[in-house]
Amino acid sequence: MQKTIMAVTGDETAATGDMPTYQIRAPPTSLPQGVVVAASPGSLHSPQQLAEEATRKRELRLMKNREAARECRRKKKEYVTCLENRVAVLEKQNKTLIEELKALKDLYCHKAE
DNA sequence: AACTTCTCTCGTCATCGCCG
DNA sequence: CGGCGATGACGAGAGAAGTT
Repeated sequence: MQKTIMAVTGDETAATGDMPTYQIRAPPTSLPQGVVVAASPGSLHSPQQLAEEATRKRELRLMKNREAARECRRKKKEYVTCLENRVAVLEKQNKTLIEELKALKDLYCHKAE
């Protein structure tokens, strides 16, 4: 299993405040850079050529899945961040409502006396 | 300082569901 | 039904944090 040297990407996703499109399918993307387009399959004959083609297909699949996994993780992170923001907002709202209720109760009690 | 443990990130595989 | 993208699960590597 090969390990490539990878730069630390950091978290480039900022919370948007809105709920993200976590489940929405991304539009088809163009091929990532570095991908070599194969010769047409019809032009392949020898076992070696077939093996090379199989290897190329596997590498292409791995590359695409690598990208897909990155995108999937990015979206998931964004989704979680948005949920956390929402929790914060709702907690604040809840606190305000509790204060308001308390104030109204006090007012009502003093009137009753 | 050397080590262990924890945490994060990544790539890969297996699987699922959708689309043509 | 086959191909393909999305995603959960898993293991590996790197760096941070804790321990001796």
